[in-house]
Amino acid sequence: MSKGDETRAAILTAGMDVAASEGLEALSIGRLADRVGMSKSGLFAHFRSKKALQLAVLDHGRRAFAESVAGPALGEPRGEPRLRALLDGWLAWNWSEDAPGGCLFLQAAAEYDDREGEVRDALVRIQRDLLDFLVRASELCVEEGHFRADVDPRQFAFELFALVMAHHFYTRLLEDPAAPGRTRDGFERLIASAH
Amino acid sequence: MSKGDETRAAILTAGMDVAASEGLEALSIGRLADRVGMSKSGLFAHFRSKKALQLAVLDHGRRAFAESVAGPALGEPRGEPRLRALLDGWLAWNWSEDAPGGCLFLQAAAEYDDREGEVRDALVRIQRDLLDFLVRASELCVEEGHFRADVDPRQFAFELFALVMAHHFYTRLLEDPAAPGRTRDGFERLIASAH
DNA sequence: CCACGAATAGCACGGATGTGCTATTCTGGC
DNA sequence: GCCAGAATAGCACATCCGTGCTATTCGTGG
Repeated sequence: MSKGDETRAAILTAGMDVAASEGLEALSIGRLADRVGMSKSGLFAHFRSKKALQLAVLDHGRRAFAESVAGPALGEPRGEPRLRALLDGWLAWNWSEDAPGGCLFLQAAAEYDDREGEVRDALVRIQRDLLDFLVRASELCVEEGHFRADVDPRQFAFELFALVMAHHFYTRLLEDPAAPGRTRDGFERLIASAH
Repeated sequence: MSKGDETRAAILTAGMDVAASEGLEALSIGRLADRVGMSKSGLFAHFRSKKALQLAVLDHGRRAFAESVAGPALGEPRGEPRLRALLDGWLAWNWSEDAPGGCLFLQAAAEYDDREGEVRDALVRIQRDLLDFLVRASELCVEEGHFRADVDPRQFAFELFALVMAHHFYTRLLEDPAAPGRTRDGFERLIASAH
């Protein structure tokens, strides 16, 4: 990896942190440059507009999520075990020491749910892909016989996503230590109703 | 109501719209002044800092929610009917023509979940109050005998809140027309498991 | 090791921001 | 209808923003 690629990666990693806690729109080139210890124009030269930086940060986040959540889950046997691994990884993603601002995508979702443009489009694509992945994982539970045949995978994915969103909210804003337990209890109830 | 109070109310209503779609932090005094048709310093004089404006917008939103969601629900008989009315009002609040940016509080929650200061503190207080209201409404379902006695109202409120968050996300970002149906299906499943 | 291209820094610009201060206009009680 | 005080506007200032342009330093293939 060349020098340029290294600093670019460092920028994107720092950018993810800032964007996750302050928002993709508030992510300013000058402050980000200070944070990684370089000049504003030096950083700017890597991306040639703010929008390109935002898109790059989003894509970097997508890769990070795939690597630390989706990947490990795919290592588990399809069906319920995989679903459980997915939840574990996801909750850790929402709240871990190397994710200072929580989930970048939930932050961005709130920010761009009423905006237009390329950044929103990219975000929607990422979220749809994630949802499809969730739906597929739920489908496999039916196919493997872990869930009843009449369980609707899209409905299941919706409710699972809901629990993860609430987990994020309860832990990060309300700082409720009971949140992980509530999330898991809800998950067990959800699973039980699909058996 | 004096002239000053009138314009103040107009400012706060417009401020709610802007804040709900672009965020409380991106809510700029100059653009808000343009929107309500007055000068920047004229508007600024009403609040004496940006923070005060943000706090006032939050409080205005709290009142609006109480009036258009909590109030009508309290008109329904306690227990399950009130809970259903609460959900109806809440979903309408998340997506109605006079709420262009969706829920101000969900927007603000994402924005301030990793920030410090008075605005965050005020937001947390509002959200806790809302949650308490939800918990109380669930408790009443137990007390009225609509729910089993061993149902945990806090867990129930958590899962209901989760569904509403997912509803907001699915409708506003993903623009999924199936979202209200999914939310209600989830709600019915949640209710059924409490019977 | 050297040269060339990539990587970074310096500087300038127009515009927007929050916030003071002063002046003007308007409104409501007498 | 006047007049005190509230409401609003005008202007200035320092600061930050994104983005160009130019110069300089650095990494790297030959």
